[in-house]
Amino acid sequence: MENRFGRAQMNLKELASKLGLSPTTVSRALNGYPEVNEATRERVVAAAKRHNYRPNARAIRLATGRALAVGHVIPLNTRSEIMNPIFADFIAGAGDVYSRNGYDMILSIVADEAEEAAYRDLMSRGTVDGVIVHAPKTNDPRIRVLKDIGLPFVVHGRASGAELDYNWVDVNNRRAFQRATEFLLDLGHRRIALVNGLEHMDFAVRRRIGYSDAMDTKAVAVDPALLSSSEMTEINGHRAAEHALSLPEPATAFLCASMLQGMGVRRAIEGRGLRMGRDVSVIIFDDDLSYLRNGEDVPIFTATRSSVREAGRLSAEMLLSVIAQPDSPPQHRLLEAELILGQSTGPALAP
Amino acid sequence: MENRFGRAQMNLKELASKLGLSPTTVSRALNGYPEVNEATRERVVAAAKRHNYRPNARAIRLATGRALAVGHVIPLNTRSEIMNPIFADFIAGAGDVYSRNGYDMILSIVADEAEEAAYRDLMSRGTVDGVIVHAPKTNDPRIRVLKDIGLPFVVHGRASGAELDYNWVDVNNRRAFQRATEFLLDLGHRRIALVNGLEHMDFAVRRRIGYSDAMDTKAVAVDPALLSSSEMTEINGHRAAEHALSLPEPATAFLCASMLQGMGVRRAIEGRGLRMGRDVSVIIFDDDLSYLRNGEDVPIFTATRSSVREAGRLSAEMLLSVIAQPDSPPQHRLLEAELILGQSTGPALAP
DNA sequence: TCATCCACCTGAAACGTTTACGGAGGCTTC
DNA sequence: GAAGCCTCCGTAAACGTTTCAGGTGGATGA
Repeated sequence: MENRFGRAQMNLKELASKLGLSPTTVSRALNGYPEVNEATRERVVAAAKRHNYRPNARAIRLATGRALAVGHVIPLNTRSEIMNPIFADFIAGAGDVYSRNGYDMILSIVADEAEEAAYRDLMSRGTVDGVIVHAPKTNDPRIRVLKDIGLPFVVHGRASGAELDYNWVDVNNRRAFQRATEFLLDLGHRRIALVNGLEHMDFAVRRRIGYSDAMDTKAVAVDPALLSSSEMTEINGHRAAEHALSLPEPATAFLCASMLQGMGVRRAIEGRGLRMGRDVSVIIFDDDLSYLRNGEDVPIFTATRSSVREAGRLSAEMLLSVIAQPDSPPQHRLLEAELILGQSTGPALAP
Repeated sequence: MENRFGRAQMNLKELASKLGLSPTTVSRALNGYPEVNEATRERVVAAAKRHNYRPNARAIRLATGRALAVGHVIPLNTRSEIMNPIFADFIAGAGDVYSRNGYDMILSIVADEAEEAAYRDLMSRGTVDGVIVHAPKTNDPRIRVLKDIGLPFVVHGRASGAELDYNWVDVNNRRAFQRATEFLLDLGHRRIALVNGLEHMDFAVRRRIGYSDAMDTKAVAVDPALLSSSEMTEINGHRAAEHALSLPEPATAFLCASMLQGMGVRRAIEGRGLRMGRDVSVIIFDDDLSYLRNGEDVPIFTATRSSVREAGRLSAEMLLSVIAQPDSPPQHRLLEAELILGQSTGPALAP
């Protein structure tokens, strides 16, 4: 094959003939097999470099029967909830691992009703060796599908209610929100509003449970008027806070599922002439996104923090290990979020 | 090949023998070649469906010499400026086009000093048929590299100073900022602060030019104290506004390169007890991101808007057409941003 | 001295498609 | 009735690797 400039792409056979060796030996030399003389190996490696030889990926894939690629299937229609800010950072973490291991990362944007077909396709056409499942819902059907077709996968998050065991990497959302709630309770807050994500998402459910567990333990009644659940946008955060602050017994503290919601809450607080951290406390869940930093040297928001980029890295590593040993028992990795102190929390004011 | 359940993957040869036909005919029938009887074609298609046959992508790629994939190379180290919120939406738009055309989208996360090597690799190993270049800098060296190695590409944005012609899709950033500035000038504003992105990025330069062009035309002097340039984060927006509002002659209007900066500016305004849209005007550039909406029914910020998702779609289409006809002359697509009126602008107050 | 073994290398098949080339049979055309 | 054409299909080579099954020559051991 030639590129448009007529320079022929060097291939195995040609390189071998230049060296006066068989393709077999050259291949083995380059791939580090033992049955080749050290001297000839060096000769081969040098020649490969000199002639700028790169093995053709398409041929390797066909010959080995491996795709050397992993897939990330992104549902499209589900408005924003997945194609969300999280995603870019997760991908960055995972992609780093892939390229370090010679794997390609394939992104499939797919209408969400076609997601199952997409998995089957990726599998049977042999485009990928495994996939990462994003944004699991409670009782997510994709897990069964993937088990059925035998495509290795790792879930970022968990799908409670799934009867099957599977590989996952997740943050301990319940515990994070429990701790954050306890912290606010310790500061004397009782009217704590939860500004949650959409509660058909698994992580949102766990967060609410963590919140109410903490409230229950301290025997503080959960007021449904203080609970909200919506897409994690600035506007929704603002709206939720407007509501919670206008109650007869207004909220004195907020627990937000995302940075963006937290920004909306802050706007509502300041819009009322109050000051965050003094009049009203706020804790957010901070995914440590590269372009949405929680302050610089000193954090603005008190937050439970867990890097989604790191989660991407871990998920990718787990997936590669599953691909290497498909019959190993399911792996789990539960990450603990750290509670970091910012300027957005303070003791509850005497009423 | 068998999957882990022992079900053999159907392949061409087997399907052909089941049908009593040659692989050639079956292949032709499935790929819509004319030299096959309509009746047998139907028979083949039916059998393919019945036996759940999917052609092996690896074999197709090797046989045809095409990768059926396009690459997006994302520089990693450049702190945040690229792995930015824009990215997810752009990818969503592009990926949609790819999957509709049977192409895979490959993401390469690569340390930015290794980017050139990454392109060479993608090319010579045959993993992709073309690439999209993201976030061009002024006089971006990548363009020369890609021309050299003969890999089809489309740039999202432009790299001024490049002496070569190349394919690009870009927003008319200069014009958008010129119009926005004119609009503020028409409202009577004279102290207009520009909260720009990092000015080694091409788009940021163009935006500044648009801004100063408008100022010059109206013979309003550009005060360097009102210009700032930094990563497009909320915090930087806040900082820039704090500064511009604390000048002896404070800014009465802001022009922000991004939504996040705009949010920071708003926070600074409201933090001073002023009201956005009445006391201080703000215009942002709105990339129409799916998770960072500018209000819902009625926009919050007055903005110059251009959907980055749409840009992704157009870039992808252009790239596929370039791949199909590599020797066609370079294509350009300049998108005009629309100026939409929100609640963040109003007439300048009498001093 | 001869069988055995080891280190190193080769030939050829395989992976699952596409596609250049060819060929058989029926139909037109004169 | 033969030449030519068209329709439909098959054979086999290609794509560029990996890898199985050997093979050669020299060293080793009895």
